[in-house]
Amino acid sequence: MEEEMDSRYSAGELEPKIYESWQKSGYFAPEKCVKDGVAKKDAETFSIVLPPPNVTGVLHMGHAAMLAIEDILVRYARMKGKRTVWIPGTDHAAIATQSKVESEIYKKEKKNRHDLGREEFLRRVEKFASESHDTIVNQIKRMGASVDWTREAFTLDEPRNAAVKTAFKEMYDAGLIYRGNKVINWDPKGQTTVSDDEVVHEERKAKFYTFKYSPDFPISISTTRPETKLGDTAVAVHPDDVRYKQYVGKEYDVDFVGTPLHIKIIADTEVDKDFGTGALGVTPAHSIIDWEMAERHKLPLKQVINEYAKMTAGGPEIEGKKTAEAREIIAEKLRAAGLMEKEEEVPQNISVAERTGGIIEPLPKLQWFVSVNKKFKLENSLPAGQASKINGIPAGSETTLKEIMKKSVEGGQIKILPERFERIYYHWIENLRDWNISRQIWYGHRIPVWTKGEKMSVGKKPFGFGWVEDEDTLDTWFSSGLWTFSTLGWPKNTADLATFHPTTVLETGYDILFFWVARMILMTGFLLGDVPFRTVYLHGLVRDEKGKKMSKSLGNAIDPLEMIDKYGADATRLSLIIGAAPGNDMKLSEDKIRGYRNFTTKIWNASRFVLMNRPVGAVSGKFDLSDDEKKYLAEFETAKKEVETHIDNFELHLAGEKAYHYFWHTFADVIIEAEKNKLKEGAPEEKAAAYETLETLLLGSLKFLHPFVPYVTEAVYQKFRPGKLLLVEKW
RNA sequence: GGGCGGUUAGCUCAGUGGUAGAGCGUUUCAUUGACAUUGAAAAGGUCACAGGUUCAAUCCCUGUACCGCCCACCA
Repeated sequence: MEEEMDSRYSAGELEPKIYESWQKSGYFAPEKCVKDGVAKKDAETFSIVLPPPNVTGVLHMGHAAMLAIEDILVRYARMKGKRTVWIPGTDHAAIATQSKVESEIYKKEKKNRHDLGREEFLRRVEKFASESHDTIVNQIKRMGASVDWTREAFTLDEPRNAAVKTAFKEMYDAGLIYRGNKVINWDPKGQTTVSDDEVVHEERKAKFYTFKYSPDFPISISTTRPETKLGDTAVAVHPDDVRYKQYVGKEYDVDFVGTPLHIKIIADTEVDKDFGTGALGVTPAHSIIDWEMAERHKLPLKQVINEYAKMTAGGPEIEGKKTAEAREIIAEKLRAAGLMEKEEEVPQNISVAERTGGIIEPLPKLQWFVSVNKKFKLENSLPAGQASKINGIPAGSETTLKEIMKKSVEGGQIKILPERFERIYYHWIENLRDWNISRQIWYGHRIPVWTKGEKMSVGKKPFGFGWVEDEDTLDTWFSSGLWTFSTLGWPKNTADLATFHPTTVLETGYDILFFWVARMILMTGFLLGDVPFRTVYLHGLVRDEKGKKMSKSLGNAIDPLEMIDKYGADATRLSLIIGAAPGNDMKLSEDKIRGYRNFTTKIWNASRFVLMNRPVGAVSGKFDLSDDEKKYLAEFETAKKEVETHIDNFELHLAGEKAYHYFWHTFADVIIEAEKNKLKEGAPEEKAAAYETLETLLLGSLKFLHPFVPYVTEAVYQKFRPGKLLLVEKW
């Protein structure tokens, strides 16, 4: 006897039970699928890593969209009989997590991390990260994500640390990681360096001052930051600029508001003749561009600002003052001395640290870098006997990390969807500078370098006393870059690595194309001589009804858990899929989710109707299908084929819509209605034929709907096929 | 400054070289029926604008306008 079905589908009650039954079945893991014949031993593989959510809090709608998309791909692959694995994990997100905990501690206890000390502070961060991790895992489950929990990883756990150390050593040995004193992006608020990609620009109004250093200096310069001029060692002009040609090569000793400066006039093509006075005061210590110019011209470097964005030069009136205050003082002195020629209000882009909001202060610092332009032989870093598998980088040839990133996509081994992002990706590579990978924060992988006097050991702490570990930690993206293979056991030569790498798809938001996707390609190319994945599928950002980015602080964020509680995970998933073309931002409203909740009810009730008309006992005798019924079955095949093609093409929005439309407006509205009378008043053979048709169409539809709305389809399926799981039924 | 995307029904968005599609909303009708979280029907669009290619353009090309995003050292 079948169980009764209520007229309402109660997602809240059933979903957690269904998830548990899936998990208990073990079918999220490929081994179990092979063991039970769901997938053949030598079946094609489908592997995907979950972009690990940061352990900084809770999941938002962007995560929900990501989980929905990936779960559709994964469930589809599994039902198709592929050996399917989806690896979950979380990201320690070094700076993001540390700054979050720091600000919480400061709010509550008015203490900073130095008050607590490294050990105690890390204990606190780890506690926070672990709580956050549990919340996230729970949310991933609520979404119905069929990830293989037996393979869960954390970017900061032991196996991943081993991978990081190995990767670092390989790159160091290849000469790609070096330590250098360069001008970098310093975040005075977070007290750490950040990479170019972690700097965002905010437009603000600024004063643009034009003045001379001193009355006896021949050239006027312009700047928005007069206080940095205390660190000037040159003035640069364009070589073709007739106004200044006569001065090039000359050197001047000037008195700049009480501070002596030695200024050389240099010619450099980087200077724009038409901007400002056409002459640029060169501050090698406090501008990355000026620093590069200083390198070219062998100019001395003079630091006048410290790590707290306070002045270290300029005499007693200025020293120790914040840069903004110093700016005012100097401007006033210039006015008083009659040297100020012009002051204008201009819009200016200032650089801000993405995570902390601190205003970036370029400073010269000794840091670790990854060289993206240095040539090396790929084979030297690969395991013995292995050669480059990257198209366009022949075995044994010299290459660079930039080239690896470029060729991996150019050679067609990685397809980026939507395609337009390929060009954006190339453009980013062209402009890439060496990657600053050391951070002065405490939470993260420690730089695996130990020193003892002049001696240095990389990758491993040597035996013996007196070795000092590098104080810094690694950029979080260094470990994320290893994610597709560090999760599969690398640097060990595991079966997982051999079976599932390169992964099939990498699905993530287009906003981390550079941060993450590019770095994975870099790391994988260098360490494995291969690509990390075949297809990159980029989804858009989830925005609110007005198109604004959802954020907690704006109060416009829709909480996925709240929506799941209210309308069910299936409805939430569908609302994030349909109408969301790849790479395009989408607007989400509660109304939309509610609409799809109605669809889950429709599935439930249509199934209930079919079940209610199930013949009692076995159908005896033969029956033929009517012409209409044959037509329905043929139409179904077409619809199914369309859904399939759309999924194969990563057009999930179209696949979802097709499935939705077929079920509601063809199966329920047309076919059920047409068969109703037969079921009620037809002859026994007609009844049997009608039921048979409906059940076939229903169960078939449940299959192609399953990846999109896994819970309700599973719930219904088990009414018809008790003891079976739709999760692993043949597509 | 460079690049990219968008402009399609009241709203949110798909889509296609050959009489324009969905969801929501609106209007009318139906209904003790699997489902009111319903069904049937209807209204509603010179597919931003201007040129061009074509037998045929909403779709391809060029340009313009507005909106949005990304990148960039204009000090």
